[in-house]
Amino acid sequence: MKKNFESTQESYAREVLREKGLKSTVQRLAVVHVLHTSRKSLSVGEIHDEVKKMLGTTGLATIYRTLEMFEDLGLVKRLHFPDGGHGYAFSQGEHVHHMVCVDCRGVFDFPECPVESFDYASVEKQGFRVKDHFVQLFGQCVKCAEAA
Amino acid sequence: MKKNFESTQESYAREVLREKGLKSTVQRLAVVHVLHTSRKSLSVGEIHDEVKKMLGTTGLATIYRTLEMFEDLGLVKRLHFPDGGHGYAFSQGEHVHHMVCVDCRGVFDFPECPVESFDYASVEKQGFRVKDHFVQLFGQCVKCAEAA
DNA sequence: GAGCTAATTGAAAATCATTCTCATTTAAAA
DNA sequence: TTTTAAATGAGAATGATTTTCAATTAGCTC
Repeated sequence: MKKNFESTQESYAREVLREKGLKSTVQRLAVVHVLHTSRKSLSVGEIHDEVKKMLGTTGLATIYRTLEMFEDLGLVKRLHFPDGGHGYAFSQGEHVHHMVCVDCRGVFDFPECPVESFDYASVEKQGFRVKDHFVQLFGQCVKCAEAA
Repeated sequence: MKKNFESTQESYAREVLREKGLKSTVQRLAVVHVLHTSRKSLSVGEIHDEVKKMLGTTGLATIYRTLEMFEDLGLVKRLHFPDGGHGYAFSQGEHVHHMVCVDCRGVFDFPECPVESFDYASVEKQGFRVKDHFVQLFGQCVKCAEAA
Protein backbone atom coordinates (compact mmCIF):
# COMPACT_ATOMS: atom_id res chain seq x y z
CA MET A 1 0.00 0.00 0.00
CA LYS A 2 2.01 2.89 -1.30
CA LYS A 3 -0.37 5.77 -1.04
CA ASN A 4 0.80 9.24 -1.89
CA PHE A 5 -0.83 10.68 1.14
CA GLU A 6 -0.59 8.87 4.39
CA SER A 7 -2.00 10.09 7.65
CA THR A 8 0.44 10.86 10.42
CA GLN A 9 -1.08 7.94 12.29
CA GLU A 10 -0.25 5.58 9.47
CA SER A 11 3.29 6.92 9.19
CA TYR A 12 3.65 6.56 12.92
CA ALA A 13 2.45 2.97 12.84
CA ARG A 14 4.77 2.23 9.93
CA GLU A 15 7.66 3.60 11.94
CA VAL A 16 6.80 1.61 15.07
CA LEU A 17 6.54 -1.54 13.00
CA ARG A 18 9.85 -0.97 11.29
CA GLU A 19 11.62 -0.37 14.59
CA LYS A 20 10.50 -3.80 15.69
CA GLY A 21 11.41 -5.44 12.41
CA LEU A 22 7.77 -6.08 11.59
CA LYS A 23 6.20 -5.66 8.19
CA SER A 24 3.88 -2.85 7.25
CA THR A 25 1.28 -4.84 5.40
CA VAL A 26 -1.78 -3.37 3.72
CA GLN A 27 -3.93 -5.16 6.26
CA ARG A 28 -2.12 -3.62 9.20
CA LEU A 29 -2.20 -0.13 7.77
CA ALA A 30 -5.87 -0.56 6.97
CA VAL A 31 -6.57 -1.38 10.60
CA VAL A 32 -4.79 1.79 11.64
CA HIS A 33 -6.75 3.78 9.09
CA VAL A 34 -10.10 2.37 10.14
CA LEU A 35 -9.50 2.86 13.84
CA HIS A 36 -8.10 6.32 13.51
CA THR A 37 -10.70 7.73 11.16
CA SER A 38 -13.65 6.24 12.98
CA ARG A 39 -12.71 7.98 16.20
CA LYS A 40 -14.77 5.55 18.13
CA SER A 41 -14.34 2.21 19.73
CA LEU A 42 -14.95 -0.60 17.28
CA SER A 43 -15.51 -4.28 17.85
CA VAL A 44 -13.35 -6.85 16.11
CA GLY A 45 -16.19 -7.59 13.73
CA GLU A 46 -16.69 -3.93 12.87
CA ILE A 47 -13.00 -3.51 12.17
CA HIS A 48 -13.07 -6.60 10.00
CA ASP A 49 -16.02 -5.24 8.02
CA GLU A 50 -14.38 -1.87 7.45
CA VAL A 51 -11.10 -3.40 6.40
CA LYS A 52 -12.93 -5.63 3.95
CA LYS A 53 -14.57 -2.54 2.45
CA MET A 54 -11.09 -1.14 1.88
CA LEU A 55 -9.24 -4.23 0.70
CA GLY A 56 -11.83 -6.74 -0.33
CA THR A 57 -11.28 -10.18 1.13
CA THR A 58 -9.44 -10.14 4.43
CA GLY A 59 -9.18 -12.93 6.98
CA LEU A 60 -10.72 -12.43 10.38
CA ALA A 61 -7.72 -14.11 11.98
CA THR A 62 -5.52 -11.38 10.56
CA ILE A 63 -7.59 -8.78 12.34
CA TYR A 64 -7.23 -10.63 15.61
CA ARG A 65 -3.51 -11.06 15.11
CA THR A 66 -3.07 -7.41 14.19
CA LEU A 67 -5.02 -6.12 17.15
CA GLU A 68 -3.11 -8.25 19.61
CA MET A 69 0.18 -7.09 18.18
CA PHE A 70 -0.90 -3.45 18.05
CA GLU A 71 -1.92 -3.63 21.66
CA ASP A 72 1.55 -4.81 22.62
CA LEU A 73 3.05 -2.03 20.55
CA GLY A 74 0.84 0.58 22.20
CA LEU A 75 -0.81 1.47 18.90
CA VAL A 76 -4.17 0.33 20.06
CA LYS A 77 -6.04 0.27 23.33
CA ARG A 78 -8.62 -2.28 24.32
CA LEU A 79 -11.56 -0.61 26.02
CA HIS A 80 -14.14 -2.27 28.22
CA PHE A 81 -17.81 -1.46 28.44
CA PRO A 82 -20.30 -1.75 31.27
CA ASP A 83 -22.27 -4.34 29.33
CA GLY A 84 -19.26 -6.63 29.38
CA GLY A 85 -18.28 -6.05 25.78
CA HIS A 86 -15.05 -4.56 24.58
CA GLY A 87 -13.65 -2.68 21.64
CA TYR A 88 -10.50 -1.15 20.25
CA ALA A 89 -9.38 2.41 19.73
CA PHE A 90 -6.32 3.88 18.09
CA SER A 91 -3.86 5.18 20.64
CA GLN A 92 -0.67 6.96 19.84
CA GLY A 93 1.76 6.57 22.70
CA GLU A 94 1.75 4.47 25.79
CA HIS A 95 0.25 6.61 28.43
CA VAL A 96 -2.99 7.95 27.10
CA HIS A 97 -6.28 7.28 28.80
CA HIS A 98 -9.65 7.37 27.15
CA MET A 99 -13.13 8.61 27.73
CA VAL A 100 -15.88 6.72 26.01
CA CYS A 101 -19.34 7.97 25.21
CA VAL A 102 -21.68 5.26 26.43
CA ASP A 103 -24.19 6.14 23.71
CA CYS A 104 -22.12 6.30 20.51
CA ARG A 105 -18.93 4.66 21.80
CA GLY A 106 -17.01 7.70 20.61
CA VAL A 107 -13.51 7.82 22.03
CA PHE A 108 -11.82 10.94 23.33
CA ASP A 109 -8.29 11.20 24.52
CA PHE A 110 -7.72 12.12 28.06
CA PRO A 111 -4.50 14.12 28.20
CA GLU A 112 -3.63 14.21 31.87
CA CYS A 113 -3.46 11.07 33.92
CA PRO A 114 -5.67 11.29 36.99
CA VAL A 115 -3.79 8.53 38.70
CA GLU A 116 -0.29 9.80 38.08
CA SER A 117 -0.33 12.43 40.79
CA PHE A 118 -2.01 10.10 43.22
CA ASP A 119 -0.35 9.27 46.48
CA TYR A 120 0.05 5.54 46.77
CA ALA A 121 1.39 5.75 50.31
CA SER A 122 -1.58 4.09 51.97
CA VAL A 123 -1.39 1.23 49.56
CA GLU A 124 2.32 0.75 49.45
CA LYS A 125 2.33 0.67 53.21
CA GLN A 126 0.69 -2.76 52.78
CA GLY A 127 3.67 -3.76 50.69
CA PHE A 128 1.91 -3.61 47.37
CA ARG A 129 4.05 -2.05 44.71
CA VAL A 130 2.00 -0.32 42.03
CA LYS A 131 3.48 -0.73 38.57
CA ASP A 132 0.75 0.16 36.15
CA HIS A 133 -2.84 1.19 35.99
CA PHE A 134 -5.84 1.12 33.75
CA VAL A 135 -8.18 4.09 33.71
CA GLN A 136 -11.21 4.59 31.58
CA LEU A 137 -13.89 7.26 31.86
CA PHE A 138 -17.50 6.81 30.84
CA GLY A 139 -19.89 9.58 29.97
CA GLN A 140 -21.72 11.33 27.24
CA CYS A 141 -20.31 13.38 24.38
CA VAL A 142 -21.77 16.69 23.22
CA LYS A 143 -23.59 15.25 20.24
CA CYS A 144 -25.27 12.49 22.18
CA ALA A 145 -26.19 14.88 24.96
CA GLU A 146 -27.85 17.19 22.44
CA ALA A 147 -29.61 14.33 20.71
CA ALA A 148 -31.10 13.12 23.99
CA MET B 1 -28.09 -23.36 53.16
CA LYS B 2 -28.79 -22.57 56.75
CA LYS B 3 -25.39 -22.37 58.33
CA ASN B 4 -25.05 -21.38 61.92
CA PHE B 5 -22.13 -19.13 61.19
CA GLU B 6 -22.21 -16.93 58.20
CA SER B 7 -19.54 -14.45 57.21
CA THR B 8 -20.46 -10.79 57.19
CA GLN B 9 -20.02 -10.92 53.44
CA GLU B 10 -22.58 -13.63 53.11
CA SER B 11 -25.01 -11.80 55.39
CA TYR B 12 -24.46 -8.67 53.38
CA ALA B 13 -25.14 -10.47 50.12
CA ARG B 14 -28.23 -12.07 51.61
CA GLU B 15 -29.48 -8.64 52.59
CA VAL B 16 -28.81 -7.09 49.18
CA LEU B 17 -30.61 -9.97 47.53
CA ARG B 18 -33.62 -9.68 49.80
CA GLU B 19 -33.91 -5.94 49.20
CA LYS B 20 -34.25 -6.67 45.50
CA GLY B 21 -36.69 -9.51 46.03
CA LEU B 22 -34.14 -12.06 44.84
CA LYS B 23 -33.60 -15.45 46.39
CA SER B 24 -30.61 -16.36 48.50
CA THR B 25 -29.86 -19.72 47.02
CA VAL B 26 -27.08 -22.03 48.14
CA GLN B 27 -25.39 -21.52 44.81
CA ARG B 28 -25.37 -17.74 45.15
CA LEU B 29 -24.08 -17.80 48.69
CA ALA B 30 -21.42 -20.29 47.66
CA VAL B 31 -20.20 -17.87 45.00
CA VAL B 32 -19.94 -15.15 47.61
CA HIS B 33 -18.07 -17.50 49.91
CA VAL B 34 -15.63 -18.62 47.27
CA LEU B 35 -14.87 -15.14 46.03
CA HIS B 36 -14.53 -13.62 49.44
CA THR B 37 -12.36 -16.30 51.00
CA SER B 38 -10.06 -16.64 48.02
CA ARG B 39 -9.14 -12.96 48.13
CA LYS B 40 -8.00 -13.13 44.59
CA SER B 41 -9.46 -12.71 41.19
CA LEU B 42 -10.95 -15.94 39.91
CA SER B 43 -12.05 -16.94 36.45
CA VAL B 44 -15.53 -18.24 35.81
CA GLY B 45 -14.15 -21.75 35.54
CA GLU B 46 -12.27 -21.49 38.82
CA ILE B 47 -15.37 -20.22 40.59
CA HIS B 48 -17.35 -23.07 39.09
CA ASP B 49 -14.80 -25.60 40.31
CA GLU B 50 -14.75 -24.22 43.84
CA VAL B 51 -18.52 -24.09 44.07
CA LYS B 52 -18.70 -27.68 42.90
CA LYS B 53 -16.32 -28.65 45.68
CA MET B 54 -18.73 -27.09 48.17
CA LEU B 55 -22.05 -28.20 46.74
CA GLY B 56 -21.32 -31.07 44.44
CA THR B 57 -23.01 -30.74 41.09
CA THR B 58 -23.61 -27.17 40.01
CA GLY B 59 -24.42 -25.87 36.56
CA LEU B 60 -21.94 -23.61 34.85
CA ALA B 61 -24.79 -21.49 33.55
CA THR B 62 -25.77 -20.74 37.12
CA ILE B 63 -22.31 -19.36 37.79
CA TYR B 64 -22.57 -17.10 34.76
CA ARG B 65 -26.04 -15.97 35.75
CA THR B 66 -24.96 -15.31 39.31
CA LEU B 67 -21.89 -13.33 38.34
CA GLU B 68 -23.81 -11.13 35.94
CA MET B 69 -26.41 -10.42 38.56
CA PHE B 70 -23.84 -9.82 41.29
CA GLU B 71 -22.07 -7.36 39.08
CA ASP B 72 -25.26 -5.37 38.65
CA LEU B 73 -25.81 -5.48 42.39
CA GLY B 74 -22.27 -4.28 43.07
CA LEU B 75 -21.39 -7.47 44.94
CA VAL B 76 -18.78 -8.42 42.46
CA LYS B 77 -16.31 -6.59 40.27
CA ARG B 78 -15.07 -7.80 36.93
CA LEU B 79 -11.35 -7.19 36.61
CA HIS B 80 -9.33 -7.11 33.43
CA PHE B 81 -5.81 -8.34 32.91
CA PRO B 82 -3.05 -7.25 30.57
CA ASP B 83 -3.15 -10.64 28.83
CA GLY B 84 -6.73 -9.99 27.78
CA GLY B 85 -8.29 -12.30 30.32
CA HIS B 86 -10.66 -11.30 33.05
CA GLY B 87 -11.78 -12.46 36.45
CA TYR B 88 -14.10 -11.64 39.30
CA ALA B 89 -13.53 -10.37 42.81
CA PHE B 90 -15.88 -9.85 45.71
CA SER B 91 -16.61 -6.19 46.24
CA GLN B 92 -18.70 -4.81 49.03
CA GLY B 93 -20.13 -1.46 48.01
CA GLU B 94 -20.23 0.42 44.78
CA HIS B 95 -17.23 2.60 44.77
CA VAL B 96 -14.26 0.45 45.57
CA HIS B 97 -11.32 0.12 43.24
CA HIS B 98 -8.90 -2.75 43.16
CA MET B 99 -5.23 -3.47 42.90
CA VAL B 100 -4.30 -6.77 41.40
CA CYS B 101 -1.05 -8.61 41.81
CA VAL B 102 0.00 -9.58 38.32
CA ASP B 103 1.75 -12.68 39.65
CA CYS B 104 -0.83 -14.31 41.94
CA ARG B 105 -3.88 -12.32 40.89
CA GLY B 106 -4.42 -11.43 44.51
CA VAL B 107 -6.91 -8.60 44.94
CA PHE B 108 -6.51 -5.72 47.36
CA ASP B 109 -9.03 -3.02 47.98
CA PHE B 110 -8.08 0.45 47.17
CA PRO B 111 -9.82 2.70 49.66
CA GLU B 112 -9.48 6.16 48.18
CA CYS B 113 -10.48 6.90 44.63
CA PRO B 114 -7.64 8.49 42.66
CA VAL B 115 -10.05 9.83 40.08
CA GLU B 116 -12.59 11.35 42.42
CA SER B 117 -10.57 14.43 43.23
CA PHE B 118 -9.52 14.90 39.66
CA ASP B 119 -10.37 18.09 37.85
CA TYR B 120 -12.33 17.26 34.74
CA ALA B 121 -12.35 20.87 33.54
CA SER B 122 -10.12 20.30 30.53
CA VAL B 123 -12.29 17.45 29.42
CA GLU B 124 -15.67 18.91 30.14
CA LYS B 125 -14.65 21.98 28.19
CA GLN B 126 -14.96 19.73 25.14
CA GLY B 127 -18.53 19.06 26.17
CA PHE B 128 -17.93 15.56 27.43
CA ARG B 129 -19.78 14.87 30.64
CA VAL B 130 -18.03 12.29 32.79
CA LYS B 131 -20.47 9.98 34.56
CA ASP B 132 -18.46 7.03 35.72
CA HIS B 133 -15.01 5.58 35.64
CA PHE B 134 -13.13 2.35 35.85
CA VAL B 135 -9.81 2.24 37.64
CA GLN B 136 -7.61 -0.75 38.26
CA LEU B 137 -4.07 -0.86 39.55
CA PHE B 138 -1.53 -3.51 38.64
CA GLY B 139 1.50 -4.41 40.63
CA GLN B 140 3.09 -6.91 42.90
CA CYS B 141 2.04 -7.95 46.39
CA VAL B 142 4.49 -8.50 49.26
CA LYS B 143 4.49 -12.26 49.01
CA CYS B 144 5.18 -12.35 45.32
CA ALA B 145 7.86 -9.69 45.65
CA GLU B 146 9.60 -11.78 48.29
CA ALA B 147 9.26 -14.96 46.29
CA ALA B 148 10.86 -13.35 43.25
C1' DG C 1 13.38 -4.17 -11.23
C1' DA C 2 14.16 -9.47 -10.23
C1' DG C 3 15.19 -12.87 -6.90
C1' DC C 4 15.28 -14.43 -2.16
C1' DT C 5 13.50 -15.46 2.35
C1' DA C 6 11.29 -15.04 6.52
C1' DA C 7 7.16 -13.01 7.91
C1' DT C 8 2.43 -12.73 7.07
C1' DT C 9 -1.94 -13.97 5.35
C1' DG C 10 -6.55 -16.51 4.28
C1' DA C 11 -9.54 -20.22 4.91
C1' DA C 12 -11.30 -23.59 7.48
C1' DA C 13 -11.15 -26.40 11.34
C1' DA C 14 -10.62 -26.60 16.20
C1' DT C 15 -11.15 -24.83 20.53
C1' DC C 16 -12.93 -22.14 24.13
C1' DA C 17 -16.44 -19.01 26.23
C1' DT C 18 -21.02 -17.70 26.84
C1' DT C 19 -26.02 -17.91 26.34
C1' DC C 20 -30.32 -20.24 25.72
C1' DT C 21 -34.06 -23.62 26.42
C1' DC C 22 -36.97 -26.08 29.04
C1' DA C 23 -38.18 -29.57 32.34
C1' DT C 24 -37.32 -29.94 37.30
C1' DT C 25 -36.34 -28.05 41.81
C1' DT C 26 -36.48 -24.77 45.62
C1' DA C 27 -36.77 -20.38 48.57
C1' DA C 28 -39.80 -17.82 50.80
C1' DA C 29 -44.37 -16.10 51.66
C1' DA C 30 -48.97 -17.41 53.13
C1' DT D 1 -47.67 -27.49 54.83
C1' DT D 2 -48.98 -25.60 50.46
C1' DT D 3 -48.26 -22.58 46.82
C1' DT D 4 -45.87 -20.19 43.27
C1' DA D 5 -42.67 -17.52 41.02
C1' DA D 6 -37.89 -17.65 40.77
C1' DA D 7 -33.90 -20.30 40.10
C1' DT D 8 -31.34 -24.30 38.66
C1' DG D 9 -29.03 -28.14 35.74
C1' DA D 10 -28.01 -30.29 31.57
C1' DG D 11 -27.00 -29.97 27.28
C1' DA D 12 -27.66 -27.79 22.90
C1' DA D 13 -26.77 -23.65 20.40
C1' DT D 14 -24.35 -19.78 19.52
C1' DG D 15 -20.49 -16.75 19.35
C1' DA D 16 -15.70 -15.50 19.93
C1' DT D 17 -11.04 -16.58 19.45
C1' DT D 18 -7.07 -19.47 18.15
C1' DT D 19 -4.69 -22.77 15.44
C1' DT D 20 -2.93 -24.91 11.32
C1' DC D 21 -0.80 -24.96 7.10
C1' DA D 22 -0.29 -23.99 2.27
C1' DA D 23 0.02 -19.81 -0.48
C1' DT D 24 1.35 -14.96 -0.70
C1' DT D 25 4.06 -10.79 0.08
C1' DA D 26 7.17 -6.99 2.23
C1' DG D 27 11.49 -5.70 2.35
C1' DC D 28 15.92 -6.91 1.83
C1' DT D 29 20.07 -7.63 -1.77
C1' DC D 30 21.99 -7.44 -6.09
